[in-house]
Amino acid sequence: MISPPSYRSHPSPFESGLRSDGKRMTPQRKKVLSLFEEIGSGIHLSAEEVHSKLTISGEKVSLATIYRTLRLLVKMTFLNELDLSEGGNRFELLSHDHPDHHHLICIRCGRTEEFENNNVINAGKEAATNFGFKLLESSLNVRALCPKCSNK
Amino acid sequence: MISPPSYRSHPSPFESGLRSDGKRMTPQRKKVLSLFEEIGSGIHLSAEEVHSKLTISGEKVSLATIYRTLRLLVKMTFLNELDLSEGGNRFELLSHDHPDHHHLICIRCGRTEEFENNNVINAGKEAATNFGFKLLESSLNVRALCPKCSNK
DNA sequence: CCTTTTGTTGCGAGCTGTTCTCATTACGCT
DNA sequence: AGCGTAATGAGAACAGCTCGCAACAAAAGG
Repeated sequence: MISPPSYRSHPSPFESGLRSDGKRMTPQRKKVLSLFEEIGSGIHLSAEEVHSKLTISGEKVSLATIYRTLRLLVKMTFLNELDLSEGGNRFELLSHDHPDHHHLICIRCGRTEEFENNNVINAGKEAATNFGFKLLESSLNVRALCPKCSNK
Repeated sequence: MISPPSYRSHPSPFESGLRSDGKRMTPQRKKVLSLFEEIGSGIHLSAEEVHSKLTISGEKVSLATIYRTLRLLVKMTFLNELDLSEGGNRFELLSHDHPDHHHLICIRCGRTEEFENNNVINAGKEAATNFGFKLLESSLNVRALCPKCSNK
């Protein structure tokens, strides 16, 4: 009987997170997370966009599985879910360097920029405290017109 | 033939706003706006809730008309639209005393509290300026657990 | 190894919130 | 009062998302 290599192959944080919860790593899950990692943080994809990007690059993962995986990844804090509304929720890689960033959205073309601001975070904390709520997450959405769209 | 009273009845701001745009005042529109005025500002209703409240009080306005009217009232800045997600958008009377308030939402039971904070408004302005965007509106949504829901 | 257990997938049906279509109604101007 | 046109109601259509279930596949156990 062949023994395993003397070094343990390190499972990714994703995989070990799954394992510790009785869940399994699957090719589909790997593909979805990889996609987000490849495109980097700060880019927001809808479930539909994830689906078509995977389909285009030859991988086929059903839409239902994508929805399930996105929810899972959000729960595991690998992804962040944005409710920018207008055509479905969007997801982005949650970068732990910039945990609490906010969004500036052009309502006409959809261009989205991110920014951070401690005052906003504190405002959320303060409001939660005042009402006896336990804060989970706060997100500031600034609806605006980008330079291109505002002069036409 | 009976002539109208000698004084001109003053059209409401709503009515004159409509008129000036070639639009018409209708009983349905009046009912929807009245409902919001009766319940006061700071209460958020979904389209469905508006529909059932009207239905219960004997008025019948079709759901399609309610959606159309809500959109219209938002455009005319009588109502404010909130994207709190989870079961549809909600609408509230836009009080001009508290133009830029934000929301603290219990994600479990839906209880919603409002607060104001100038730092948030400024953060939005600042971000828009930095990216050359023209600010329209900013809304901070704080997702949290209310006291009741957080201890169970 | 082969079997059992159990988590996962894919597909299509179903659901919810919202918009659209279109025939009919009715507001408001003269 | 009559006319032009905006607005309504009813239901179909739609988008985004979830669900149920049979087939599948990865661990676990004999």
